[in-house]
Parts: sequence; C-alpha cells; structure tokens
Amino acid sequence: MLNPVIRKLENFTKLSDDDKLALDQAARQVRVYGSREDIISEGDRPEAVNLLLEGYACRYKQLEDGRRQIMAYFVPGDMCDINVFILRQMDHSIATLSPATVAQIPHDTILDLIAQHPRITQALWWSTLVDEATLREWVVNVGQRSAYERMAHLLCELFFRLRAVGLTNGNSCILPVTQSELGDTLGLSTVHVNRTLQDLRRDRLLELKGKHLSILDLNALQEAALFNPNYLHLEHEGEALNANNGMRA
Amino acid sequence: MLNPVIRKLENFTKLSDDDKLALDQAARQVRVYGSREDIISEGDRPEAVNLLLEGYACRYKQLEDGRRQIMAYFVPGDMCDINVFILRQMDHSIATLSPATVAQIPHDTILDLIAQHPRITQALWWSTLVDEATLREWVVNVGQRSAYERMAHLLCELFFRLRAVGLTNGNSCILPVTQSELGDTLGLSTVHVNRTLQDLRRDRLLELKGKHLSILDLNALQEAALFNPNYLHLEHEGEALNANNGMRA
DNA sequence: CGCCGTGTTGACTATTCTCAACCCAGGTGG
DNA sequence: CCACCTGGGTTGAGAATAGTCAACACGGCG
Repeated sequence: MLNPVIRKLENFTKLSDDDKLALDQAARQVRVYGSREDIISEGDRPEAVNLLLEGYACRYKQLEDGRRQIMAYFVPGDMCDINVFILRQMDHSIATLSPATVAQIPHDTILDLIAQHPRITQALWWSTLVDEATLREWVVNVGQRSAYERMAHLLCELFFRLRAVGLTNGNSCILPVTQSELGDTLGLSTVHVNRTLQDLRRDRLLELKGKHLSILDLNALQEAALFNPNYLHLEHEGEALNANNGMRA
Repeated sequence: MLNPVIRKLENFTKLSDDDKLALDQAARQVRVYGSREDIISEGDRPEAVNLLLEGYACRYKQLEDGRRQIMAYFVPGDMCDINVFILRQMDHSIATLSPATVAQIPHDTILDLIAQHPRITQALWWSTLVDEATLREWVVNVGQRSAYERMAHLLCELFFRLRAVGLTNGNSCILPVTQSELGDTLGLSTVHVNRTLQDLRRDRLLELKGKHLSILDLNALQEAALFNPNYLHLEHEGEALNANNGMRA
C-alpha cells in the first residue's frame, strides 16, 4: 500500500526517494479508530500530528447549546492538525467518520522532516495553504449559496479531492457520511438535506445511497454548484518552484 | 506612531529591540489607498506581502453571478497574505474598506526576517494560526447561528481584535463598513442586516451608526452571540513557549 | 440645488426549519 | 430463526426566518 501522503504531496512537487522514505518512516506509529470517535478533542493539548492513512475524518466545533458545525473533511493523506502545535490547546475537535487508521507523528519528527527535507517542507506548506483556501471556499459556500448549490459544491469538492489521491472509481467514490452530518456541514437541517439530495437525484446530477456517491454528470454538477476547482490548487504548481529553487527558509 | 504589527505580535510573544527594528525596517515601503480599492485581485500573482498599517481592509471572493462573500477583515497590524506566496495566483481578492496605508514587504525580506528572528517567526506563525481559527469560527457563524447571533458574534470579534491592537476607546471603536458589506460578510441581505441591527439596538446591546460602533453591554452581547474568545488566542500563549525554548525549525 | 450612496420601511414571497410520523435494513438477543 | 430495536432515511403540514422589490428618507458633496 502506497503511503497516501506521498501521493497527495506529489500533486504539488516531485519528491525524491529519500523524501519518500522519510515520510514512510515518520508514519510508522499507527492507531486504529472505530467509526465516530474523537481523535483529539477541543481543549486537549496537541501532542502529535495526526496523519490519516485510511478512512475518513472531520474537523468540527460544537456550540454550548449542542449545535455542531463540521469545518473540514479529511481523506487519506491529510494531516489533520499539522499547524496547531504552537497553540496551547485545541479550539476544535477532530473525529473519525468511518473506521480509520491514523499515524501519530511526534512534533520532533515533523520538525526534523522540515529541517532536512526542503521539498517536503514546501509541499506541506502548499498543503496547509490548500486547506485554508478550502476553508475560505466553505465560508463562501455557506454564506452565499442556496441549499442545492451548497450540496452540489460540497460533493464536487470531495470528488475532486478523492480523485487526487486515487480514491475514486470512474465517477463514483465512497462517502461514509449520514445526512445529518451533511446538514452539520452545510448549515442545513437533515430534513432539508434529504430533500436537496432528492432534487439532485431528480436532476440526474448524482446519486448518493448508503456510503456510495456516483456523479452522473460532473460538468452539470459543477455548473449547478458554481464550482471552480482553482482553490484546490491541484495543477502541480510546485513544478515551477522546483525550477527556480523556491523558498529559502 | 508605534508600528501596529509590533503591538499585535506582542500579544503572543515578547520581541527584542532588534526584532522590533527589523519589523520597522521591513515596513518602510508604503502605499496609500483610497476607500474600496483592490490591494490585490483574484488571479494576480502575489508579488509582496501586504501589511496593513492604517485603515481597514477585507478579503473577499466574488461568484460569477455577482454574489460576494467577505471572508476576513483586516485591521492595522494584520498581514493580509503572508501565506500565499508559494501559490501561483491569488484565488481571492483583498480590498480596502477605508482609506488605508499598506506596507509592501518583498518576499525576500520576509524570508530574511524568518531566517534571522526566531521570535518573529514564531509570532507570525501564531498569527496565521489565529487567522485560520478565525476563519473556522466564521464557518460556524454563517453555518449555525441565526442572523441576530451572527451579527452579535461578528461585532464582538471585531471589538476584541481592535482592542488587542489598541484601537478601541472605552467600549466603542471605528467600523467603516456599510450594511451591505455586513450582509456580504454574514450571508444576509442588506434589508435583513438593517432589521437585525435594529433588534440589537432595541435590546440595548450596541449602537452602530455611521462608522462608529458602541458596545452598550459586552457581556450580554457575548452571551447573545454564543461568543467564546478562545479562538482568538489572545492570552499571551507564547510566554510558555519562550520559557521552554519553543520551536526549533 | 440636485444627485448619489446609504439607511429605513412595508408588503409580499421564498427558503428553510420544526415536529411528528412512518419506513426500512442491519444487527442483536431470545 | 425470528422478533425487536435502533439508526438512518423519507414524508407531510405548518411555522419561522430571511429574501425581494419598491418606495422613501437623509446627508454629504459636486
């Protein structure tokens, strides 16, 4: 099994064999989770970086009165919290959505990787920038789009991201989320999620049953969602940086 | 006039005189903007880091059909785009909300700062983490909160942030935004923004007229907003890091 | 003076939520 | 093996929240 983080980072830059080996070795301490377990909770002090190897997870925040907002989905190859270890405590939680395998990379190992592998540093930086850009797009999504557009946009995004790590099969993929979780993601009630999915099905854009998503018409779905994949920066942008030597830091 | 970025970063860590000098010198090339001008536009290649010295600005994204979402506000001391220079082109725009003074810091200068001033590096890192946490909170805000709560939350946040850089006067501050901009921020129509502000005024929580915001009852406002200032990480968290030597990177 | 950008209001509409009921499939225990 | 239980998913009816449109008010500025 190819370490999915390698596949992901190579969307941005070409890694050397040495880089890849280092990544593999960093990800050797593994923990297995069941479905819907917290990997790290709000208020915890972050102890290690969690790299998702298999399964799905999400970042969420809960209000005092129980309302919950999911703010990110994680797919294999994603580091859930690389950027928080300077902070004293988590201001949100991370939980699995399915059974999952997670590598726990100690902070020191991350720092060593950064110190010794400039390509990895660059690619990790790229990856956090993409995470941020994705979050910005989510603000646009919940702020401006209708329920129908929102749902279309979310499913477009997930499909593109899963495809980038080789987890699609033609125009379908696994998506182990309930309608209630989709609601917590999009700021909609489960009832409305249900009706919105029916509308998308009626328009022959997609099917989502059980844990299986099939895109019936990707172009039409993108149009319906006003989806512009720019923000995922999947176009191997690092190649240019490689040529001109990139960052010095 | 104290360089506001120094004041901001000192919310997190103690800077040496040498650090401060370096920051001052980095911010010497200045540009002046009028109100509502783009500082950098979607599609542009980022050339320098824009540090806001005076005035207000925002980050926004426009959909093809004209809908606009504001995704961040910038106040003096904020670096608008420190983290994007690895990317080939901007996936969003940054514009002033008022007349503004902006320092343009070349990428090389940033890289030198990072290489030679570990405290600054740390504080800049902290600052980007706070920006991200803020963005996450905005997703929660538009996703879960009602119009009334949303507005209360946004104004709470801005008040706290302005206070952290010394731009409040008692319980009031300058906020040069129109109701239409508030709408684009919160995902509400201008009409509804207007009515929501009236409700907040009726409940004696705040007043917002012209460019002047007065908080009449900060505690009540926080409660109404379910506002928890945790995510702004304003509690001088860096002090701990200083003691134990912090990052090695 | 008159214009324009902003704020305000009323009437009507659309979208989304809530609540409550019911269905269905998969897993468990008797 | 079957009955039941439970966690999703689905449906309908009615209510609440927020949007749209159109008109008007107000103030600063050319």
